[in-house]
Amino acid sequence: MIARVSLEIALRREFDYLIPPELVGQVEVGSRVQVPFGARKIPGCVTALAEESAHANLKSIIKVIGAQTMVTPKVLQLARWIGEYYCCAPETALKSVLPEAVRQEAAGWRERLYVRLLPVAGDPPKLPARQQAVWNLLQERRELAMTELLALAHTTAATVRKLEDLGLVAIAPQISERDPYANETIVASLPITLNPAQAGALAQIVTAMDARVTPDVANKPAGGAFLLHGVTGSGKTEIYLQAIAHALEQGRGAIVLVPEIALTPQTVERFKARFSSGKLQTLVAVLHSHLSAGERHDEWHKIRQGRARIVIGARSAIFAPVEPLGLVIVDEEHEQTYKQEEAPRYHARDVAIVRAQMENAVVVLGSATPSLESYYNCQSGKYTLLELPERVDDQKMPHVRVVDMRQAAHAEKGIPIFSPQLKEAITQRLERQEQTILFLNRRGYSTALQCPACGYVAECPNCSVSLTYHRMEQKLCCHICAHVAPVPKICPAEKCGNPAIRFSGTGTQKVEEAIKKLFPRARCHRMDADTMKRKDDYRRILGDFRAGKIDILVGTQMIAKGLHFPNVTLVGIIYADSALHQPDFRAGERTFQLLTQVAGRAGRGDVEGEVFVQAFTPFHPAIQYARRHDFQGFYDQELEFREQLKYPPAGRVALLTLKGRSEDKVKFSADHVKRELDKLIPPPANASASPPANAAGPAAAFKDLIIAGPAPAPLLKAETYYRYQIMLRTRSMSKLSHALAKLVAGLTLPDEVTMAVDIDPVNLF
DNA sequence: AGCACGCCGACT
DNA sequence: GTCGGCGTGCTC
Repeated sequence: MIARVSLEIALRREFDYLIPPELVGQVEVGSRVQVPFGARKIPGCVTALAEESAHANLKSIIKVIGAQTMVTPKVLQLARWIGEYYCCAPETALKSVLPEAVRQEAAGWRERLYVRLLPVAGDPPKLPARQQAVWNLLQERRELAMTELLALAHTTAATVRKLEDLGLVAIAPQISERDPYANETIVASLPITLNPAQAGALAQIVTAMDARVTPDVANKPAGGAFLLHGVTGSGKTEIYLQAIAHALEQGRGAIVLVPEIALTPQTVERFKARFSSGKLQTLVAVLHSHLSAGERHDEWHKIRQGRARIVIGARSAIFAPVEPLGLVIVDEEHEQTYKQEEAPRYHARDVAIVRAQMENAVVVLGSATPSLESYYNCQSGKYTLLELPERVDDQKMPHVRVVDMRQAAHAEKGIPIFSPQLKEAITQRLERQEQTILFLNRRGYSTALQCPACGYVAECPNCSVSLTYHRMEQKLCCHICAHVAPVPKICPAEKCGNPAIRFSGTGTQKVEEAIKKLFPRARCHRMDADTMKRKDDYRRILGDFRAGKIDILVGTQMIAKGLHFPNVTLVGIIYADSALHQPDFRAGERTFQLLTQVAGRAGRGDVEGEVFVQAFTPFHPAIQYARRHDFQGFYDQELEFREQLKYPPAGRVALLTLKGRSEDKVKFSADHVKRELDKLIPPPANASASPPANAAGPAAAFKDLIIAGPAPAPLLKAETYYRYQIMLRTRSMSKLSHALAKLVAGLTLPDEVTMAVDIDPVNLF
């Protein structure tokens, strides 16, 4: 028997090995193995079994890694698709399918001593009080970890050893699973009655699931993908829970993807609570980056062994070995965190669609502000749109007021942080003892340090950005590479030395300071990456806020999502258009989403919420449609713009980024790549009089390919590397992916220049 | 990815 | 005459 093995080095090809007699039966498709490769020993994954090989003199597999097949055939198929579509080596795709903690196997299982009650013949024995207490506890619980038993019985190991000597208990090491949520108390919950809109949406999802319960590979029904569009508080989670329950009833499992930041204990708790008891009882495994290697190992094996049929996790949880898979949920599907920013550069939402298609499962994408891509897919009939137009609690949408900051700036002869209107609104909330959230997507004190005399600006030596001044730490920091520099007392420019250096631009630290000056008695807290250094900071501050110990919460991105506090009646967005004028075709979409999400934080109690949006371009459509809570309106006008320029969803984008320490070499390489790409485009029509140079050329040509660049990346230099980009636009991405794979394979770049291919990029920097 | 083989310049 | 530069090719 021969095994075809994909090695963990990006060679883009597989190798055949003999299965030695002692490993026959252990080596299957999906097994991880160690094989000799030249003089080295390398881990790999078996992708196929065969009777014979085109190669003579095969070497033998050294050993099998791990007790179980790690990569299920379904996941293997998915990895292959990722390699092809995202234009990366299949080995790179395969590698990312298993968590590091599972691949390394270093974490392994944790063993602990367990005490188990042994059966006694006849009457219960008479025991000293201490021993009796231990015995009673064990009667109740049958089996307990030694450490827990000692804590409960307030005794020492000697007492338990006495019982062991008497033959009443057995003490033995046993595998003990690490539970990352052991400290949470789970209170079982029951399904909630749905309102008509929710019930209608669920019914459609359930119908689609029923149509897919038997795997009819030859005749897959269409329409297994849904976009659940519902405003904040419209009850999407309850639909997820009931749809998952239906999957369990069908004997299938579910994967729930959430953006990393949403993986708070409360979210996890809600899923665990529903499935912790009853006839659909199952374990809920959790996968995200804040788990220890050991926890991740245990959670993954719970899934692999089929004990956990529900997985909730970030991006990479889409590869969880749930089998059979009935349902995939992608909550907040518009979130950027679903895109992996290193190879393989996959988008978990799109992978979810493909995986579900492969395994006859149903996908539900949920969002209050769907991505243009997903909404477009509904209009074209690829997905089914499910609308939840109302909040379940009958709450009104908050009242959004847009404040023209140009007027405020004119009145104050400078750029103020607070308009008079927002100042007044905050004063009111403080008087009424209601809470306020102030949002600014920029941390630090000021965005730049500038000399008014000579124009000098403190810049990062490694990146093409100015350094941000952090007042607390008295440091200048680069937000790209984390470079730290001291704050100069005088202008460091030669022949200047001006002592009056000025700080310009506003960050969250300055907002917090301004609040403390304006409202000295208000209790104000700041929440951004700088104040969230410790693991429980997030929980603590939100706990204090919920408890009413904080009046005003100032923060970045991280306060925009998912949190709901009934006493928050005011949300202030300090500079709504700060992200609007960036060189990114999605700038408007992001701003619309952010404003809508932040605005959703206001007014969830019995008092109507109020939102102040401060902007220098108050009539920008992203701001105006967000003000009116008009997603459809925003979508229509934004789509028109995207169609004109053939940007997604009207076209597909691939971004090539060349990167290296020498700007000249990078630029030169980019020009070279561009010339290679030009060969993909058919020659102009008037050249068709001459016969085609070769048959392959015009046949492989793209009629609709648009090549833009090479151009310096918006951030020319980042972390000491210069970057140049080429943007490609086409209607058929799979065709372009293939062409790019070929190009990459035949391309030779100079030393110290690398090229990254990003299919469907989300980040253009 | 790593490592060997291989064919041309400056040195013990 | 050798030591070493890194270009090309191979690893089941």
